[in-house]
Amino acid sequence: MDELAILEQAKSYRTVERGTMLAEAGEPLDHLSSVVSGCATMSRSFADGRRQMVGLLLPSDFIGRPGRAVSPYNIEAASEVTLCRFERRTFEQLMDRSPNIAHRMLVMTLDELDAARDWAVVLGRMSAREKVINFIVNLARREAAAHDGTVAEGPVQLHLPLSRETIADYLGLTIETTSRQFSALRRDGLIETPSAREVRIPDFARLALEIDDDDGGVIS
Amino acid sequence: MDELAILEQAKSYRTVERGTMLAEAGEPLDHLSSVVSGCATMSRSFADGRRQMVGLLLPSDFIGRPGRAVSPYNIEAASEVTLCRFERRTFEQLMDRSPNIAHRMLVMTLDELDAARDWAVVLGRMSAREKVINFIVNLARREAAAHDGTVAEGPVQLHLPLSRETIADYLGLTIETTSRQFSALRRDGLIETPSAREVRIPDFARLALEIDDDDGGVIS
DNA sequence: CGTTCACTTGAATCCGTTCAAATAGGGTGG
DNA sequence: CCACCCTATTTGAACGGATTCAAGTGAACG
Repeated sequence: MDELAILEQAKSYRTVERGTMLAEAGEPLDHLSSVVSGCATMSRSFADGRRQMVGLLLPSDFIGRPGRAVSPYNIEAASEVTLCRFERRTFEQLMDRSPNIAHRMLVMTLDELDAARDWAVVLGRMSAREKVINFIVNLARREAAAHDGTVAEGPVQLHLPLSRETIADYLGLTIETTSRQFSALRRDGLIETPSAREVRIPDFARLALEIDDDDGGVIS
Repeated sequence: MDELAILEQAKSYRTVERGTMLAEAGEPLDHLSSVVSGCATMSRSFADGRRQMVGLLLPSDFIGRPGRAVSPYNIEAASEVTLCRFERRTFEQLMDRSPNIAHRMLVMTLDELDAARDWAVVLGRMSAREKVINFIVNLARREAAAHDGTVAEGPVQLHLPLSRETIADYLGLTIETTSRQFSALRRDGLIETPSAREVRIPDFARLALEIDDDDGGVIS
């Protein structure tokens, strides 16, 4: 039997409500899954309360790693989340038998590695304003990619899956600074906020230009 | 013929002097290699001059990714570096034929992914002092791991493979702040600096405690 | 209509940066 | 071997962006 067909058969779906811990740092995680809908966060906390997200998990993203029982990060549902799950052992056995699946896992992991390193650049060298713009722009791009192709150059509207506090922990900022940056972007006419969780971007290209242009843009 | 034996045969060594660019961001990289000795840095630069390292490459670390011709980062020899190289195409063909090698690559990539995410936590949430301590402690641990096992709890001496400026770009700080933190640690008796490139740690456990203890330590 | 919780805004403070100058160390040529 | 130079590092002082602490606003819900 074809391995992909077996995978198809072994999968199960699970929907959890917002706030559910899908993994605790240091604790075993016996399912591998991919996000079908919703948004989850991956983070690490310090004993003194500081917290840093290391990734956002959006539809098509993978949770858990084959060959590793323990999750080094907390994974929490930031909204209602539906997962497509595989028992870890089953998945690992299939992977051992199918070079195809193993290869797909490597490609996926390499992509995550690039994303994690790009994230380090954002955290290490961007100003608060740039971080917030980068967050909004990437979310819009990610959402567009999920549907068809590129982001419209005109007005774009998007729903924020995270609270201000969670955005702050994602961007390595405080909640107040994050909020002030949203306000500043609003004053500058770069965004509108119909509600705290909705962002309308009148001119996407202009917003993206703030981080992609020659004065501060990332090379290559 | 056994794949590892073929790999053994396909490898070649190359030594480059300090400052050599091993890869340019956005440019093709037609060799995969592992660091035999020396130290290289992986970084991305902004058009305005800001730079952020996303990783240090020390002996046993791998450079380049199978299946990806282009390096997203600049890779530069921070000291004289000796590499053990494989032509990318050759390596990829071997990987396709050997689940063993493919599996090793996946494990390695997962380790790098953890390291990159941990790095994001350091950049996003640690103070300048914590970043510098973290740098020194990890370097000592890494060096100890290369030899036998754990770091001696007593005095430890180590050579810094990076200049202050490079350390600053690694830690997401300025050179001045980095230097001031070294001075502060010296004043506090946590380190001694026989020369700018040498650090002596009189009491390793005490230094490590500054970032691992209950007031600010990372949980799990 | 009042309560609650998330978000926003204000003011003061602090940490890290910036700009500037001093010091130290390493290598070179005399 | 010494004087000099060049560069890396350190230190000082002023500044600024992000944080902290505190109060205010607003929307959702009972």
